[in-house]
Amino acid sequence: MRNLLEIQEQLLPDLMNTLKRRYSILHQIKLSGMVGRRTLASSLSMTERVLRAETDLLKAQGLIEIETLGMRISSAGLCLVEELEPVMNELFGLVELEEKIRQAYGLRKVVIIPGDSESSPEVKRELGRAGARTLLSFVEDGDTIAVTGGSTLAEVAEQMSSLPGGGPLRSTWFVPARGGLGESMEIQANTIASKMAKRVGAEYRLLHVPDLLSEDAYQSLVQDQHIQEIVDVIRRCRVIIHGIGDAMEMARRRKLDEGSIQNLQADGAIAESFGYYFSEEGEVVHKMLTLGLRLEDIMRTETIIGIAGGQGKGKAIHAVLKFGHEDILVTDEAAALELEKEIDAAI
Amino acid sequence: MRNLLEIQEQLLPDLMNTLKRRYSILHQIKLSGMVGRRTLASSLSMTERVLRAETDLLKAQGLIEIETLGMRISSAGLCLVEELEPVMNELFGLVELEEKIRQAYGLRKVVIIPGDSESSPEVKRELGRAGARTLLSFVEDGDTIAVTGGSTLAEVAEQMSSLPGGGPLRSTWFVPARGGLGESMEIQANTIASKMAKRVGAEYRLLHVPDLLSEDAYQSLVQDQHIQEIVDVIRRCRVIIHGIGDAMEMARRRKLDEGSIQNLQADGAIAESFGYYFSEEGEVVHKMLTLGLRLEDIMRTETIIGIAGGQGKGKAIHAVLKFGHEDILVTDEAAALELEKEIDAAI
DNA sequence: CTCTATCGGGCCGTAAAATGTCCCAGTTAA
DNA sequence: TTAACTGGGACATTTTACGGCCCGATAGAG
Repeated sequence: MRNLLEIQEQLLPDLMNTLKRRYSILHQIKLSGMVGRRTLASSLSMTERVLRAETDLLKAQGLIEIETLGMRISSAGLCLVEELEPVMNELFGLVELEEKIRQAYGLRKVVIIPGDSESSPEVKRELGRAGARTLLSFVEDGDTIAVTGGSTLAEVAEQMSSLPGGGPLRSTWFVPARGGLGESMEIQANTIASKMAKRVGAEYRLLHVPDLLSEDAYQSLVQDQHIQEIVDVIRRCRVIIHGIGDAMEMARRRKLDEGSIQNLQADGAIAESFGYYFSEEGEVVHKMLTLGLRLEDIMRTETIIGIAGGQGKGKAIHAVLKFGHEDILVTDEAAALELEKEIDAAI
Repeated sequence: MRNLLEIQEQLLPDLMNTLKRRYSILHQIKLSGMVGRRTLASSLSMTERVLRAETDLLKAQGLIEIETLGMRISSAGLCLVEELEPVMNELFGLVELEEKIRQAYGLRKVVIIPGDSESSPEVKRELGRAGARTLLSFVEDGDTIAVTGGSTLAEVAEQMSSLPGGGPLRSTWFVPARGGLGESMEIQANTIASKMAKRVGAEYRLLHVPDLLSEDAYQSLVQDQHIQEIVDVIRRCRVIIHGIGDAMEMARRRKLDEGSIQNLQADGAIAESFGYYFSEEGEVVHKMLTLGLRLEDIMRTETIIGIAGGQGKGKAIHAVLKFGHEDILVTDEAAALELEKEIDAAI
């Protein structure tokens, strides 16, 4: 059975926030010994009135004692804080880890969900939900959103049914970031883009490019007017959401020949994302021959959301983050812990 | 460490209510299969609009699926209900037991707090809190409230600091139900009445009657005008809150002589309350010689709140409830389970 | 086919709660 | 004494919750 708190959080989405808030207050009162409302409010950076509502409740629950010279934790409150301490450390652990990773790679936001999506389908689903929520929180109507393929992105699309993102996004466009890359149908960028669009009532356009293009075919496709049109749309996207893969695994999945794989390995390719292969240091060491977003488009895109989870993805995520153009990272605990190792090793 | 649930009930009492509500909804949807909003609202006796807010949230959480022909629980929702079932039974368990006891003895309200107040001081404190909360919820300004002695009532008084019972009760009177009964100072009715009054900003009057009155002394006290005055006030009380004791224990505590104790035992005295001794069938088999509430006063009092806890009190509580003039019972889980045995045995 | 009952969802005015921001009387320490 | 605190009361304003109604869609009965 999963953690009771995680189960409850499905029914009470703001349970964690409230729990955290009240615990922090109680904890702070414990540390301060005897403290007044205003002092406490400023040290917790809350407004006086909000704090007051909470302390009234804590008092009604008998967890604190309020006297004329301030508030003090009661024995019941002390007992509760001590019992809750390990639980809260575990919970806040991820929050702190989020902040650590955010700082280390200079990201705008990091979201970590508990668990390992590699070993548990439920966690993978949660990762998808978190990705969907995050994506929608950054999208405004009228945006163009480029998405890549991959099983994680497929899960994001799956979980995207009318989350609390407000009204329908009627003039929003979902497009694949790059052409077809030899994935199975369900996890192709095209499929995912169209699914996402349908889920939130948005529009979509597809880019059908055969896999394993010859140079000649590529050149002629580039000239094609219809293709140019959609590629232009893709390049003007405001948001990118993309998965992150292990380089070798992706190469094998795309059925590259043995020679190319050895080349990649020689070049130190660790990670793959939007058709580019990255080295441990975040340098692009190889790229797929297909249409869509180019590096310069990626660099100037306003919001880039990377999403990947599982312990084995740690190094790959690190490599892509080193590339330095990510804004948001959505991952799971297992991968985040690997990232933490990389960060600590770099010091 | 205590159960996480108990901790949450202390820190998040409001959220636990919504947890129960949402669980009930989800559970009902599960049972109903495919059900419409209005149908569901009436079967849960909620207004349509409130239910809607909840189902919107459940949908956003992916726990139910909403289609044109109704709502259905999703696989995630089903999974959650199953995982939460034992937890919720624990939460709801006492509610059902409350109702069972309420019906069995024809009471107006039953409050059961988890645990055994006999073996845990924390539970005893909680029992006091519950008693205080219950008492205040039935009191209106202007009432006269008669209280008895006993350690449980002392705890009620202790926990009565300005609970959310609204404004101060300036014209409310707290009085002892009967004269001093040979208890130690802290748990005497007089002490408790005055403490309660001070806690909620009410008035109080005391009744000082020495223990172990001789018949002569009793007769002269009855004639005393000051005493008559306060006794009149006591007899006009609108609310009584009283503890319930084991007959033999009380007799010993009051230092009755061996003969009286054997008499009590011969008469089948099981319980004691407001100076009266009750048999298993709820008949009064003996009474203390002191002033204050008489049986006829008790019978016409509007609201009588009995409070007692601990496994050993089960039979005593049963006896007093059989007496048939209780309205409210506040007890703990251990005593309630004993009561349940009595109820089941009576069938 | 039509009719009817029921579905989810949109909408709106009001009631209630949450919140920010004061002030006040009391207490303590200097 | 003063100055700096305290908790609690009060109030205007914003935000949210709520009740109640209507609407088009849809499925099943006839």
